[in-house]
Amino acid sequence: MELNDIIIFNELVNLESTIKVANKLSYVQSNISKRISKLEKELGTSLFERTNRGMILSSDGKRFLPYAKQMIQNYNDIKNEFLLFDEKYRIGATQSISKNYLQELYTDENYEIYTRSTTELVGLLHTCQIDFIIVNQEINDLDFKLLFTIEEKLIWVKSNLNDNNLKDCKVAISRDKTCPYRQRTLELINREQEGKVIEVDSLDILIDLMEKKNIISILPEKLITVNNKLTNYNSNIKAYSKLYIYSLKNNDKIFNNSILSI
Amino acid sequence: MELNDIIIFNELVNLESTIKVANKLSYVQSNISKRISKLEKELGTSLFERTNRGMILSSDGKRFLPYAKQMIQNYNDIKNEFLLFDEKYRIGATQSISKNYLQELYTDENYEIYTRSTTELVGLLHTCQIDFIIVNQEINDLDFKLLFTIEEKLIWVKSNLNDNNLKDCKVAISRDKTCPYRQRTLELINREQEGKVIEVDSLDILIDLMEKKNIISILPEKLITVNNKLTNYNSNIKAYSKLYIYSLKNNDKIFNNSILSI
DNA sequence: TAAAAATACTCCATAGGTATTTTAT
DNA sequence: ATAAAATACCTATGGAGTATTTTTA
Repeated sequence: MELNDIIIFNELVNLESTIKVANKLSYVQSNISKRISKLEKELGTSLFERTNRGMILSSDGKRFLPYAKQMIQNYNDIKNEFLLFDEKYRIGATQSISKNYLQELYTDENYEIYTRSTTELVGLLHTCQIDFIIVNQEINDLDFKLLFTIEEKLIWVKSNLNDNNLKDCKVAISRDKTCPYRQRTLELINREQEGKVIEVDSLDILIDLMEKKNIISILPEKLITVNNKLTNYNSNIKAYSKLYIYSLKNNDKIFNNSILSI
Repeated sequence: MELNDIIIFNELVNLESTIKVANKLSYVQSNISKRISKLEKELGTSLFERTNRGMILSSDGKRFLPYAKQMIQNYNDIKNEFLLFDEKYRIGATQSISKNYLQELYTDENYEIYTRSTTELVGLLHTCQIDFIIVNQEINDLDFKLLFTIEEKLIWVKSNLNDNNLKDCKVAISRDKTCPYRQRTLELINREQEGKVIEVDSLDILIDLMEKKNIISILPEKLITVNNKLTNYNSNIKAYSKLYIYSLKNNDKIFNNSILSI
């Protein structure tokens, strides 16, 4: 009997899908299938019932589960006692969140950062290809669990490389209509500015634009601390946005919010 | 981290010798050495101190031990819950004891029976090549632990294939001067019989002799129940011998005396 | 120096991969 | 018909072996 197979068993109990377990633990589907078969053979009984919707724990599986939990608990205790951090945290986030809060984690070997659109992030979390997503909007998905939220203050941002007179500047927003910064911006700008709105496809393009053209934008205040080419423009505004941190419902990893550069 | 390595670790804690662990768990010495090195590498620390007398648990090893014990306990619980009997009991005994008490175990795949001289049995137990020995004499060895003793009644035995008049028969004894049946026999027979003593080298030879010649012998009563060619000869005598069941001191297997055909 | 552990090497079982088939609703 | 698990087949890592060297009291 192998500890690894017990870990696979435990994941399969939660995820009820070999492909999800495979994604989560970085194996292929057929391998999970084989490992579970091996474990069942060793125990001389069937641990799951197979359906075309996945694998669900059998009665014998339920008998085995507490032992598996105990084994894994003990293994985690060992990892804790001897300070072993083998498992990577795979965090997905949108462009602006990656830039603002996850920069430090790129060089930390315990983390993998996936920067994608919200739709793509939801897909990745669903198939267990990542462990957590941090997005700008609430997501109603029965498989997801909202861990916590963070409020971020929004400000008018300009490039400090831009010496132009910004009086009659234009306002850049994301082309993505679900982008909360875009929404806040549109709420805040007055009628006469509306004709001056420019839609862009990525944060990097937006920042580039602000350097070179007569352009400003409403973005999280945090951005000007991580990017020293940017600065607060004009007076403060009362605008906020919210970050939502989700995991799968049955996720057992702990998301310690101290890892975020808030 | 592998469960098997933790089992090896646990054995090494007790036996403090890679060669003994190898014998006990049916590996070779170099393999034990490598598995422990792997475990130490995984934990990022040294678990044993190496000497020319063996390997002794280090302070970090002592930190790891309770987790290992817990893991093994849990594994044993699983084996119990799912009725898995993977580990063989290796029992060593002298010729007469094998014949009298261990016959049933030869065909039980959970047991391996080693029939050897007492001296050889002591050697095998010392090097962990067997788990238990059952002998006819007390053994004073600091590494051994006396589990329990069994008293056996001795009787005069003859072959029931032998129709001869046994009045002036000869008496057969083992040539081994430490054999307790020999000793009891010599104590019991009277002077005039002393000249009629025949020494033999094995129990089988003795039984053969009793069939074909005018010969009797003092042996455990149990023998006539397992060998239907033998029978009680003459009146009862008040003679007893004792069986001694030993394991290594740090042995953790349980010897259930119900396995013996007492 | 002697007894034990560690190392160098070889072999092969099997974990893990790709591609495909089978199964269950 | 479709989504998922199982299987066939392949590759390669590393577990387990033999023989030898190194280490330690």
